[in-house]
Amino acid sequence: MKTRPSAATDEPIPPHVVLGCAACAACQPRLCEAVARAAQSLLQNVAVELPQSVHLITAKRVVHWGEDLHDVVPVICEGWGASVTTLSDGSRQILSILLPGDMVSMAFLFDADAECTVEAITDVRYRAFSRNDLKARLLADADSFAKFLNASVEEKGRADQLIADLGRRTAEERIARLIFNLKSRLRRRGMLQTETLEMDFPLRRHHIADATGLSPVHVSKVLSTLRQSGVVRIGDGSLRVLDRERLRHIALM
Amino acid sequence: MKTRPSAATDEPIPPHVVLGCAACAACQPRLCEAVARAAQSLLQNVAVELPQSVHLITAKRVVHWGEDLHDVVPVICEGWGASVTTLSDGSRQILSILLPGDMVSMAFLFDADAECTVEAITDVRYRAFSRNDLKARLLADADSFAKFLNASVEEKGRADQLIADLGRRTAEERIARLIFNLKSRLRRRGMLQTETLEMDFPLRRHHIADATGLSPVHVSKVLSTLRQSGVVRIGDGSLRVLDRERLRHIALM
DNA sequence: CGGTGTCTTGAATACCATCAAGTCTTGTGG
DNA sequence: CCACAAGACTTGATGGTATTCAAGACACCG
Repeated sequence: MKTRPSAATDEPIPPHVVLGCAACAACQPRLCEAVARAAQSLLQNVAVELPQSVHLITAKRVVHWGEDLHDVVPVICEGWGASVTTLSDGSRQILSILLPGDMVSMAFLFDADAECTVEAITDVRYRAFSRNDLKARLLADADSFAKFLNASVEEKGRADQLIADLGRRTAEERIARLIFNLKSRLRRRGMLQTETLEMDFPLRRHHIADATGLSPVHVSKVLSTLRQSGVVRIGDGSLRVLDRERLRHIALM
Repeated sequence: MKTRPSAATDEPIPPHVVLGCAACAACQPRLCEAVARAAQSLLQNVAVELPQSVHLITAKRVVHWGEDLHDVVPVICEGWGASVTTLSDGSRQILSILLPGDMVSMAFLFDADAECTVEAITDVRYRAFSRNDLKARLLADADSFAKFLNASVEEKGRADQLIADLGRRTAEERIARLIFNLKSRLRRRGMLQTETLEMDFPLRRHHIADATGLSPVHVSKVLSTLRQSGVVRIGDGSLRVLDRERLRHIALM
């Protein structure tokens, strides 16, 4: 299931094309659905779905939120993204891989001046909520609010995990953990073939390198050993876990 | 200004000893004060200060929050702490240095099952709010709520910075940045002597190592070069920045 | 006074980065 | 259809950064 770059770049999608997030099968945390429900109970209006707020980013494109776009809270509907920081020397660090259903960053909800740059790994469809709108709705619906706060805590938890990984673990461990974590997150979203343990895997070597704090060449070497020892099969935009126990053992999980 | 281990260990302090956080000069973010104000306007009762909720942890002691203590939100009143994760192989990673005025972790506010282990670097005095109590008060006072959310966003921001540091920067850069960041945070709290650029610095070599993902011996070597090149003077529980510009240059800030 | 804990410094080693050459694929234009 | 260029990946050689091991200095304390 390959995603090809399309011609459109970050344009609003016509309302009739949008399905609404209640129909978004990939949206496991169902943040959009929660907001839709909140709007419903608040306004007694089922039709409020903010369809004009869905946007596309084509693969490899980088979007910087902040300044102009600072009153918007983006939630990924489809595709893979990466929250990235670029250092002064030009090297990059991926803070988080963004999967369907993820809020790009909790900071947008709480902080009007939040900044964040995201790279689209595949084509990405995302929903941009108006910040003030969303806040008002969440404050009116404690249940939806709790969902967003949980997502926030989870985001921080994964950040803390990554800190421990980068600070104290070897290259093989970091990469195995990245794969293992992505597998878990995709499974929760129903995006993992549970019998074959196969999943979409659009990450290039340099993405893995930027996510694990390694060089692309070393990532390549580590993946070679993982492949040769029969732990995973990786290629063609998909990844298959062949030896689940061994992977878990290497990932220390 | 050295902090010496006292005999008491994590015991409630008698109410008459407690000053209340409005008097806590170090509390720059004034979270406690915000809560006190919220309680005041909510209950029309100036005396509500929860004095029985202030506790002491003696230096080097480790406290694990979770399970039994899971309905409590701790805020540091005095002393330095460290939020720590211990890996399966026994190595440690410091996620965050906790200074007076810091909430130990935002997760406690939002997630009833949050876990977190904290090591007291010096003797630490902290205030333990009842979670449900605090939440009720914050929901009633939007202003205080905003303060806590800001603290949450800042906490996440520092975590992201640390990820980039551990993933992509050299030992010297990491240590210089740690010092620089601590200096900034202490300055905001009025805990930095602004003329001499001197500050309390109770971190041992192994604390710096655990915070930067390095080994204690290498920390020692890097600090030697920083000392010999006249950037900082460090010892006796305090640190003095001798060459502010050079430090900032090394820290890339 | 020996014991313990912290720090320092040097030497040997491990891990990973960088450099470089080569393969394979993909896309482009002749 | 083929030649060519560009990009992604692989693999080996070399070197740098940080770890580990080890020994010694120093302060503190019972």
